[in-house]
Amino acid sequence: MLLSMTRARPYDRDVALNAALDLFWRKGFHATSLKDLETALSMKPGSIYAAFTSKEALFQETLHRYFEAEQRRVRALAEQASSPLEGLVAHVRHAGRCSDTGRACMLVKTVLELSAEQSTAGAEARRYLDALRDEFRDLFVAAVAAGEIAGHDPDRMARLYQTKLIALKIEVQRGLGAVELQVLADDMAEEIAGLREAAASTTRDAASAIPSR
Amino acid sequence: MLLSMTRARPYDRDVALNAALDLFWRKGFHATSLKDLETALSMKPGSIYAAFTSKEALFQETLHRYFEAEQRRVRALAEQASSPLEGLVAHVRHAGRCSDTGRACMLVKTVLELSAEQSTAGAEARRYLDALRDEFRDLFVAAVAAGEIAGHDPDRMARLYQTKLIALKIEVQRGLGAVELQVLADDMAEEIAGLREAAASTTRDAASAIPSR
DNA sequence: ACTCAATTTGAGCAATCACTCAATGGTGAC
DNA sequence: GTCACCATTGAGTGATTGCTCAAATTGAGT
Repeated sequence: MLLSMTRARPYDRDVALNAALDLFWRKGFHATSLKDLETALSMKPGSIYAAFTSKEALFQETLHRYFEAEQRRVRALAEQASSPLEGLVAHVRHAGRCSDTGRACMLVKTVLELSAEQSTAGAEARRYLDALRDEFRDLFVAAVAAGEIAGHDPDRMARLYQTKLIALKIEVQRGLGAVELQVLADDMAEEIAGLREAAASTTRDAASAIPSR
Repeated sequence: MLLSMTRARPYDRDVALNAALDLFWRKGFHATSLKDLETALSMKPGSIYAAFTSKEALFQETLHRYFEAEQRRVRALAEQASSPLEGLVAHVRHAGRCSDTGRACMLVKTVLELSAEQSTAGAEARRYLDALRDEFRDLFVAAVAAGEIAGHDPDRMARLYQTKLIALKIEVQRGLGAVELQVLADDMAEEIAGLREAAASTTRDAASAIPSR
């Protein structure tokens, strides 16, 4: 009674949002029409606007969803790693294995598509990217604290690190083959892992920063 | 007579194409309407279609223009450099100084926007990016031949290198500050320059791959 | 000065865009 | 069984989309 609705909700908001996310992620904001959304969500225009206010608002909600999922992924990978730096390296390597989606980062796609017109969504995508970068910085700070790395600015490393992740996912959408993608991810991972050897400063040369042949 | 036109052309095709290029580069294909183009090119719709066939065809022509300019820039920078590797490093550093445009690579933006719907333009943007990567690979091959680098696969290095450039220009559009951008570019440049020291294999450690603090 | 073909023009095309709202119909409360 | 309530419906809103074409305008050749 107190929380009951007088009418069962035929549409699962969660399912609909996921469908919208997939569509927006794949086609972008402008290329996704309301007709596309209607068929993907199996909802009539009226229902969509009753549930999500506007196309822009729906987009922002899916963007937020994407960000949260990404943030969760980062944190999960950091937790299950044996060390902070190990987690960061593993995250890059992992990104090289899953050509699953075949798409670049939705946040990046949004920044590139919606930054000219100054839409709210474009600004939010930027904020989300900044938040993820901060997540990486915290890990680098932890890596320094753990004695894995020394003599490097965590902010700079985080920036450089996120850069690699973004570029890697772009290569995915560019259609790089599975094997080449894996190789590229490993090359990037080695650039990160090389920081540890640098800190050790005893080990051989930097040749391993990029594996030979 | 044989080549003469009976009427002078009021619109300079070159100027119009540059204006269209700027518009498409900034706003993307979908967000650029014909009304936008009409005002930017100071042409009425009829003239635009007489000169460029269609919006899509005009876009492709501007894309080609962008590619050629980019290719010219790479070759110029390679020529005036003291060595192949030096040229590559300088190119990255240079990209970090000019936040001039404030935009990411138009080819990348196009790939991300137009790859879902399989448009001709999207495929062409991919081809252009591949062509530029080949340009970089040739330079790495030259660097190996010159004895600057050893023990590394030019293809992999080229892929990794282009990845850095793409990511750097994305950071520009993301709105990274001028100083941070320069620092990031320098960090990337050092990752590339580090290959030479690796080949030397005598020099100290790999710490210089990323400058401290 | 006149002609004619090439070029530019801009009103207007059908289609689609994001979006609205009166009508509908299913459901829990009584 | 009845009713009041509210989510869903889908035809339809005006605006905008990419694009066309008959008519006006231009300048080189004579």
